[in-house]
Amino acid sequence: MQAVTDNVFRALADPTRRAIFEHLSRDGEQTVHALTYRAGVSQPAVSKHLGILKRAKLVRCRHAGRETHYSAQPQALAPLVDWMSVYGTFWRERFDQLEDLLKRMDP
Amino acid sequence: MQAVTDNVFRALADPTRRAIFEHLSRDGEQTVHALTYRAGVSQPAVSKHLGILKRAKLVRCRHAGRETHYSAQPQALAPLVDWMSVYGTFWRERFDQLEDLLKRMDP
DNA sequence: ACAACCCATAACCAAATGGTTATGGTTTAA
DNA sequence: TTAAACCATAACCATTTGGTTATGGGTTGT
Repeated sequence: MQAVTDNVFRALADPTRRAIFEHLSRDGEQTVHALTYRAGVSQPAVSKHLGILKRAKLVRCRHAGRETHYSAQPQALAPLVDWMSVYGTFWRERFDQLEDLLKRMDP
Repeated sequence: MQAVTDNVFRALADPTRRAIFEHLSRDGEQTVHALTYRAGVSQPAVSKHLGILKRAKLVRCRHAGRETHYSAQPQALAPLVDWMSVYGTFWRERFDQLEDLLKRMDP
């Protein structure tokens, strides 16, 4: 189970990968082509990044003909939350902001 | 500000570094010597890791004679919380657990 | 049918990373 | 004073990483 946390941390360590995940989170499911268009790196590079994100379960893919559609799996961030909650004195200060956020999300 | 987030993510990507941070968080301020004892790597390796953690502001050091005492700075995890809160559908499910945790911490 | 498109994989490369041993500057202890 | 302890830095090394181009297999459009 420790390996899971490690995969997530490592997957998010790279800024290009974070950007891909952010893009998928904001704009929803995307093809590799669309992701490549924005990524600023080649298509094979994007495919490799997607592979790493997939191993960390941060993304999921759906094949449709010659296209592959990727989408973000934000639940995969749970190990990070769990990890952080252990070293948690900072939570107290952040708690109010978080509560506000949730209210904004679910009014 | 983006560079700050990047530093934190990168610093925590390495398991040895996370272990050092965890140790400091749990057991409080420690000398390099004490950290080396547990780290399973050489003292220079520990010093390098501490340097990276310090750049990310995840640790702070205090010099006392020939010793250097390091301590965790959990507030430095804030950029991670902020980042995650943006991709936040998973928060709702985690929220109750988090609330429980806070109650346990502050009864 | 066939050309073009989408994607993944292979092969390769430079740079970054995480480790080591060696060394030296301070500070403490004998 | 001298030896030992603590730590940081330097120099070096192997491996990993993030990128590239080349290629090929499947799918779609003409």
